[in-house]
Amino acid sequence: MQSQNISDIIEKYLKSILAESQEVEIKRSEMAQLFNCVPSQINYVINTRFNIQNGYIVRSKRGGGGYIRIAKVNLVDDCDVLDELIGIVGESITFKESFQLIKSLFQADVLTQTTANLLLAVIDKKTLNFGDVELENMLRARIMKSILNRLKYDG
Amino acid sequence: MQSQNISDIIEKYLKSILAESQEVEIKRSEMAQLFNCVPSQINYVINTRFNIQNGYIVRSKRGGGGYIRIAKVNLVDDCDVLDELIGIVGESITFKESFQLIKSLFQADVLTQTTANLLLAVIDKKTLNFGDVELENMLRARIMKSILNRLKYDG
DNA sequence: TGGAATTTGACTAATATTGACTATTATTAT
DNA sequence: ATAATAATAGTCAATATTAGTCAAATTCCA
Repeated sequence: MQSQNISDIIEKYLKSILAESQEVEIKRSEMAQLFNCVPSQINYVINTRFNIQNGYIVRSKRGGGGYIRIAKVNLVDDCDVLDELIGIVGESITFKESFQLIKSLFQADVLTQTTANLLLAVIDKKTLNFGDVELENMLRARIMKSILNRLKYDG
Repeated sequence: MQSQNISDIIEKYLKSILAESQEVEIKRSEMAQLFNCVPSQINYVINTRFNIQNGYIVRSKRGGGGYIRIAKVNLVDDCDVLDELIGIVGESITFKESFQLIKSLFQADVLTQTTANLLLAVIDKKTLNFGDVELENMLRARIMKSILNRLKYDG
């Protein structure tokens, strides 16, 4: 058998529930008690095993009635193409390059005209200009990568 | 799914009524009694879930025969509301407020589901986080205003 | 044996609940 | 009319209830 560390056990437990349903909702502290670990270990498991690369999205709320919800998502077919584009964006990208990228996504029918135009407004030089071009391009890269990551799944 | 805090339950109750009609009128104290909470919790629910960002306006009156009225506003053809929203964004806006705003725009059919989701990814805390919350909120405000302005002159 | 993965806990952040105090409006008494 | 009183709703800050972050310590393994 494989290693029996607590993180793996928690992962299996959550995935066994997710095998039956699309989504699972937990309370972090209850979970920690159930598996006799500190609450932050639940975060560790979620961060290392239930990220978007693995096909999961996580939403949570603090305060009274707080929760953590993990949901399976359907990754689109061109997932690896998007990953490639994310690599190309890197840590910094100009408006011109981003413009080309968004235009390509529109031409590939990944984005509608309206959506593409809105995104262009978002990454426009005027929107992101702070008198520091490097900061601007860095910020634009993060925005572009968020967009590409979001395009990996629908719903 | 089963977030069991009172605020969520009150919110759902009010929205179930608003699903049928354009407006709902309540008495704060009756409401509090119905849900077995203190009266000020009604204000909490209204302030956090029925503000203008969420697409609602609230009017109230104190004294005998007092009331609280919650009404849905029409974002599509109410230009004043759009301008008010731009004003609310101002120079700084949190993710939560922006989230509510984008959700409202979606519910008003100003944005498609896909576009709304992409914009939410853009203004996400992780996307705009540079270790400085004020900078983050400032960036988000500029992005939100770009979006709203684009929508204003767009069809 | 050295780096990666895991475990732990102190500190932080977000959200909800509560109640004392305040403000406004309506009604009643003088 | 005016003043007193009753009947509402609003504000704000303290407290409670969650989840998140980060890095040090520990364990695992190639």
